[in-house]
Amino acid sequence: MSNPSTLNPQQLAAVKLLDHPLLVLAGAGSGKTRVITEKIAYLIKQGIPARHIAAVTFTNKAAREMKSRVGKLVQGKDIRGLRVSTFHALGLDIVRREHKALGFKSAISIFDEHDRKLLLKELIKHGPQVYDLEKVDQYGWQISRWKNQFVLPQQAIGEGGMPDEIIAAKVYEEYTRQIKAYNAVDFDDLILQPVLLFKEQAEVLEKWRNQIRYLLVDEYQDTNITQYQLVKLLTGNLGRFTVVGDDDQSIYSWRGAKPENLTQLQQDYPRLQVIKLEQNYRSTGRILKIANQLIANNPHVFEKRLWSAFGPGDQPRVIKSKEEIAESRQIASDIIHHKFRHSTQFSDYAILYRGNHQSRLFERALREHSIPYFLSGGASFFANTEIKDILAYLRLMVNTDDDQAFLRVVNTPRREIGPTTLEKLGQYATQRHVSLFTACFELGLEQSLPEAAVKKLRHFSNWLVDVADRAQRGDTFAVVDEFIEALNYEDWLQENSTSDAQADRRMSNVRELLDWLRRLSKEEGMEDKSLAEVVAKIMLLDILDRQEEENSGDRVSLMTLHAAKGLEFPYVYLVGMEENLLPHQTSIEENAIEEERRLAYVGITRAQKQLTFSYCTHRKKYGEMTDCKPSRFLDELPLEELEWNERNPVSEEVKHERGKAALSHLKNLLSSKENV
DNA sequence: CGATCACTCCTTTTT
DNA sequence: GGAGTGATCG
Repeated sequence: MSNPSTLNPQQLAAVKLLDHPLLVLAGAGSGKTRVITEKIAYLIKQGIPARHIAAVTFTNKAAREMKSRVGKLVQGKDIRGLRVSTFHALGLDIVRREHKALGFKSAISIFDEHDRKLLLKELIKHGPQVYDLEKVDQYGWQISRWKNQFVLPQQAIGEGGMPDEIIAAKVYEEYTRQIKAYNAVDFDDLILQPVLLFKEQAEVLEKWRNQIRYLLVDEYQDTNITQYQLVKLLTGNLGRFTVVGDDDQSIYSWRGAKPENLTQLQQDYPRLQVIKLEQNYRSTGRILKIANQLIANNPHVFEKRLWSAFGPGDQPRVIKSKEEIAESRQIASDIIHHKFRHSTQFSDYAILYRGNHQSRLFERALREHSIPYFLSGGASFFANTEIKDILAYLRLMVNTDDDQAFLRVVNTPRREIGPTTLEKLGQYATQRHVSLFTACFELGLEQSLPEAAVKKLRHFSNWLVDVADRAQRGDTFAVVDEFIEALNYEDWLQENSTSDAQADRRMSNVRELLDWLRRLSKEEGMEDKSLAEVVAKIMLLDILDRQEEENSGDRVSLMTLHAAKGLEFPYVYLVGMEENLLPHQTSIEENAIEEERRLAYVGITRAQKQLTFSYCTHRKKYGEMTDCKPSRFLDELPLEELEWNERNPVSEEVKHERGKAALSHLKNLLSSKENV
């Protein structure tokens, strides 16, 4: 199926170049992932053991996709030990393996955004200084930024700046101390800690350099400074790496990504070779022309001209609607209509939007039309309270010092341990410099708390010790099942859900989580993983993976522009093309239009055969109806290349066609149900 | 002491 | 049209 001889000359050169550091500038749809997978296969054929090769990407989805492609490519060869993962998963692996060198105990918890926020609030409330509670998000965001830019607390404090920044720097310092006391790391630490370690301990670095002898990085334009440090440290002066990226698809600068890392490479590695991939294998001519013209409005460091060998194809369309409900309905009926006329699959269509909240209306419209869809991203599976509860229990079993997890579950289900008790427990624990869990056992606690409260706390922590103990010795997952049973968690859900249906859904989420844990622990043919490893790993995954597995059906895709990067669809709807939406209002205010333009560019270049824009003249915002203007990006496109649907009254002929399409859709639905 | 209700502030994108 | 917070009731 895949055969290196079908690579074009540039792709082939990129695959075969091994003795130079290499930057591949790959335009949208130019086969960059293919270059990486072919190169991994090539490296293995050259006799480099798979365990010495690592490829990193930014999303779990991309990593999984890449791994499976490599698997197919090198069938029969030994690819054990080949690392294909996200940056964060690689970082986690390093942190876990080197936890001693980093000064962690063996079971490390990973804090997500929510945990981080809780910890920050705690610090701000009870810290030595009085800070503004309203600004937790701002502090958290700033701390994350510093970590991504490889700025340590001392440096942040030293740099001074705005009053808020100085406070944030102090919070940063306390936060760093505190999270360590919890034996936990946050997402940013997964990159930062390895870099710190490698800079400080040469032997450890040497070990990892010896382990990872060839590094490939996909979506290199999305790397931040800390990630680049990691790449540099791992590959050393030899620069045995291939990085692939496209500055026009840099859409994560808000997360600290530095597309300048592309140019920085040239300075840091004088021997760097640069190969450009400019032939697009995805889209028809008109779509590409639009994309090129739009992105030409951005400044460029590397000039690049995408071209396609395909014909011009259909005219891209623009659909205008009165308000957002009409927009979603028009698109739903357009999909049915189009599918009927062209005998396509639902999975050939994608609806792309700027913000997650935009999905709601489209979901509703698609449901109304009985169109199956699949929603990518959005609220994470792990944002569900029931999932957070169970995970907190698991985290606590693995690491009893995880105060965040302790606080979450100590009174869930109800154990009559209220805020006042916890408040006092917290004060006591802080004083003694121990975790909440440890504090429960200390004798001095009786002085601070009424006897009844202490009794309840001890009862809980003793139970926890018992469960954790059994889990460690016996069949871990049987114990997990057992303890959920013992919690009466199902009853608790019933009581705390608004409906039976919701309670059922939540319980099935819990079961799914457990199934998933079990599968993860057996995965990859390796030795059975410990609960600790599985829990750590699960914190890095998200709903994308879960749905990916389930997404075998024929469904329309619904996702944000960010989530769409790296994917392609025959028919793409780019919706909500309005000022203040795309470009987003905050980006307009912050003068960050270029990134928004790249976002639109990413959306356009997802389309293979047909592209449809849509916008509304009115839209509800925070509940208020507001007027909308079409996006400036539409004005930047070659008008004559677009077909404008100004909502002409629908002709009889079209009505007839539509009726036929809807009928046929219904018939299909019915017959497919019969088959089931 | 804990649960419920009303009030407020937002809502960009994600590992 | 949501979630998180704070004040009031049981």
